[in-house]
Amino acid sequence: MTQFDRIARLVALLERQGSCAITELATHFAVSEETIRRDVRLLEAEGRAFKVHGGVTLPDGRRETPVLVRMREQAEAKRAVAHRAASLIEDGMTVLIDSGTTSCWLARALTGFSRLTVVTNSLEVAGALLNQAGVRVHLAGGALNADYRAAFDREAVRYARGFAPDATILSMGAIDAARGFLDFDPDEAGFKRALLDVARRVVVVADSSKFVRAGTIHVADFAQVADLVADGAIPDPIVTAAARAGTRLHRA
Amino acid sequence: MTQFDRIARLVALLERQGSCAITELATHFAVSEETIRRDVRLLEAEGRAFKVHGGVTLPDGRRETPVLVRMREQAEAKRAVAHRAASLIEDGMTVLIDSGTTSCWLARALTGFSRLTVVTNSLEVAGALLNQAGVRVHLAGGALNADYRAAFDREAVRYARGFAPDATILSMGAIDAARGFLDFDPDEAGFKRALLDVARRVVVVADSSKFVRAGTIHVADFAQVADLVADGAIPDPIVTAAARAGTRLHRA
DNA sequence: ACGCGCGTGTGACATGATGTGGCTTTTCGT
DNA sequence: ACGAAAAGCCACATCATGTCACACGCGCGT
Repeated sequence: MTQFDRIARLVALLERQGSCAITELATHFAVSEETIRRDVRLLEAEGRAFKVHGGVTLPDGRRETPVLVRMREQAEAKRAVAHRAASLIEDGMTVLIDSGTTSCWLARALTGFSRLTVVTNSLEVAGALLNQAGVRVHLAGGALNADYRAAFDREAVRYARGFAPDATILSMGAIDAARGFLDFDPDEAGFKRALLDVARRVVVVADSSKFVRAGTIHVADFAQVADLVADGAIPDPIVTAAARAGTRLHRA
Repeated sequence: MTQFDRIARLVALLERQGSCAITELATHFAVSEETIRRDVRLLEAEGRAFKVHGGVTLPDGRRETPVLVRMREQAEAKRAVAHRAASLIEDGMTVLIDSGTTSCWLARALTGFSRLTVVTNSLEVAGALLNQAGVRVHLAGGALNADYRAAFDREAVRYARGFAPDATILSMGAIDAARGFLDFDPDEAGFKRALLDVARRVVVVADSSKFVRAGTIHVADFAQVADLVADGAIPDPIVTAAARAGTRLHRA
C-alpha cells in the first residue's frame, strides 16, 4: 500500500463518515500515528481535509453544509438507488440532474460512459461528474443557495431549459400517494417545476425515507413522472398511485 | 519485447488494476526499474498515467484534478498572496474572481465579511465561498472545463458581464515586463479578456513563479491592471513596467 | 566500417516516506 | 485553576524510491 493509495482511501473514508480518529486510522492502515498525521497535513494543505484534535474531518467548505450532512443520512440506501438509476441511463444521452442528495450519489455512480452530457444546477453534482471520463458537464449558474450548493434562480432555469434532455432526473423531498411529489424549499421546488414543463422523461430518485415524510410544497403529480427509482419496500398506496398514473417503478 | 509493446501492456495492466507498483512491473516485464520509470515518465507526459511514489496510477477516477494538483504547487506563496489580496477587499463590495489556483486560495482567505458579493466562474472558488458567512455567491455557469473546473464559454462571459464589480480579481499564467500578462489556455484567456473590457478595477494575483514562466497568449497590458499582488521579490523589469503604467504593487 | 540515435542497465547521489523519541500543546476531569 | 494523560509537532535515523549521468549494445543508413 503506497502513500497515495492510503490517502485516497482515507479521503473515501472521510467522505463516508465525515470524520475519523487518528488512532483508528493508524491501526486501520497499520502505520504509525505520525504517518497518518503527515497524510492529514498534506490533505489539509490542499484543502481536502480539516485537522481537529485527535482526528480529521471534512474541510470547512464541505462540512456542515446541509446538503452534505444529508448525504450521509441513508447513505447506503441512496447509493443503491443511485446505482439503479444509473442503469437507466445509456451512453450518448443528455440528462438533466438536479441538486438533491440522491443526485449527488447518482453523479458518483455515473461511471463508464464514453459520451454522456449532463446538465445540472448543483455544484456537488458538477464537481463529481468532472472526475468521470467521458462526461461533459454543463452547469446552470446563478445566485447560489448555500444550503443546497446549487442555483435555483431565473438564470439557472433559463439555462437549463435551453437543453432538451433525454431524461430529467429529480430527487424529491417527500412522496405521497395522494398529493404526489412534494418538497420543502420553495426555490428548489420552483426550479423543479420549471424543468417539468419541458421534460421529455422525468425520473425521480428517492430513498424509502421519502415515503414517510410530509412535504409542504407540491412539485409534481404521478402522471408527470415516467420512472420512480426507490429502495426497499415501496408502500402499497404508492404502488397503486404509480400504476394508475403509468409511472414505472424500479426497486434498488 | 519492444518498448512500445511493453508500454501498451503496461497501460492495459493499469486499466485493469487501476494502479501498479514499479517493482512489480520491473519483475513482470523482466527489465530494470529505471526502464519502467522511463516508460511511466513518457506516459505521464502524454497524460495517460499518473506517477506516485512507488508506483503509477490511472490519471482519471479518484485522481486529483489538475487545478487541485496545482493548488499544492507554491501553496505557501499563493496563500500569502491571497491574504494580501483579501486585504484590498472591503465589506459591501462586489468582486469578480476568476478560476486560477491563487483565486481558490483567495476564496478561502475571504473571511470576516458581513456583506460581500462575489461573482465567479470557478466551481472551486464558489464552493469555498459558500461557507463563508456573509458572502453571496453568483456562479457563472456554462460548459465546464474539467481541468480548470470552471466555465469559460459565451454563457459564462454573458453572465459575468451582467455585473458591475468594484474589483475584478484575476490570476495569470505568466507575467512579462515587455508583453504584460499572459496565459496558457485560449479559453481561459478569452474569458479574462472579455471581463477586462468592462472591469472598473483589475487586480492581478500572482505568486513569484509567474515571473519566470513564459505564457503563450496575451491577456492584458500593465495599463489595464490597477493592482498587482505578488509574493517575494518582484523583478526590476516588472517594477519598472508597473510604475510606467501606473500599476500599484502589493508585496505579500 | 563507421558513426549515430535509441533503448537499456548501472551506480552515485538526491529525494521521499516512515518510525521513534523527546518535547510542547491541548484536553479534560478534579 | 491545576495537573495528568492524550495528542501533536519536530528532529533525526533509516530505508525505499527516484533521478541523473554515463556506458554499453543494438540496429540503421549515407
